[in-house]
Amino acid sequence: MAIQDFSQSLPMMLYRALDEIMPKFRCIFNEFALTEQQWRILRVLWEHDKITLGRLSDLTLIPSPSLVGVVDRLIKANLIRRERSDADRRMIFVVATEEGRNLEAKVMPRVNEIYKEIKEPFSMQQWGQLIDGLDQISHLNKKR
Amino acid sequence: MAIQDFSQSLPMMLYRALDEIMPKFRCIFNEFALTEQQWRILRVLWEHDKITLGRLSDLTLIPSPSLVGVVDRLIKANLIRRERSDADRRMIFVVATEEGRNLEAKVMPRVNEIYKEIKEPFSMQQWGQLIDGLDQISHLNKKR
DNA sequence: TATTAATTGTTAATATATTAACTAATACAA
DNA sequence: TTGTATTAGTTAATATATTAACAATTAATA
Repeated sequence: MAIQDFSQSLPMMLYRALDEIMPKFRCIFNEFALTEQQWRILRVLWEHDKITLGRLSDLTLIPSPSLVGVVDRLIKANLIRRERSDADRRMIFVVATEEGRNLEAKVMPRVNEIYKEIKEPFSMQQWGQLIDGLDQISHLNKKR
Repeated sequence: MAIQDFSQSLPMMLYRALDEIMPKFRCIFNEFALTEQQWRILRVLWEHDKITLGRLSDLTLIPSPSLVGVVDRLIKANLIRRERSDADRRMIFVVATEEGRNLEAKVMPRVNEIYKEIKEPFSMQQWGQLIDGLDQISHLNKKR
């Protein structure tokens, strides 16, 4: 018997954890008129000033078909822009506008605050074990 | 500094874990013409033969507005049915049809197989720590 | 070099998530 | 008992996910 109680299954535990923490963050995103996915893209662009759509999809975990629309709306909001590559005209780079870059200083402190609250009740060891476990799950097919 | 690397943040670790394991399950669901949400509902109905929409929403983590449509489609597929409560006519019960109940014996073995594969590389202690950590996350606001 | 294969994005169709507003039924208090 | 608040579901509008198919470009190969 692999799964006894549905509620205690790994997928539901993962979903429930997200259900617990994400609304706290979304609350902040909404204050800045950002959706969670829009925020993910900006968050990545604050670490990479130029990135292809494919890699952006990998890093944000937003599937490419969804990415098209999310990027469109971020462009309409004047927070990012597209730039077709000259080297390989299939590739499209995404870059944050100045307005997009400026958001970092406003949003990140608020987000870090919540993050700290979530992490606070955990011992350093507990947290490490949790992250390690999750990391192992997300590399199941890659290792060996 | 609460978050350094976006990719190593708890939310992204959770999403990545789900991104790794859920496609394996969805693959099975699709063989039975079920979506993941439809499966969640059936999965709960196999443990509760009669349940209100509200409780179903809590157990499946499907938000009530989404639940309406998912239930509609399961009814159309003849796998469940609605039953308005006589005691409190606001409440609606959901019940699996015979066809819906019969699916359990077909789907669960396949799902358990995958679940076992995922769990296999973990030591019992590792797995316990992971589940405990997730449980603690999903009870952040409830305790104390 | 002409073909074929692979890569990068996009579009389309359907299902679900998010947020707010809304209806119907019940509980509750003046 | 009337008016009000609460609860259970639903509807609506917009955004995103899933899957498949497709266009454009580049790479690979005969």
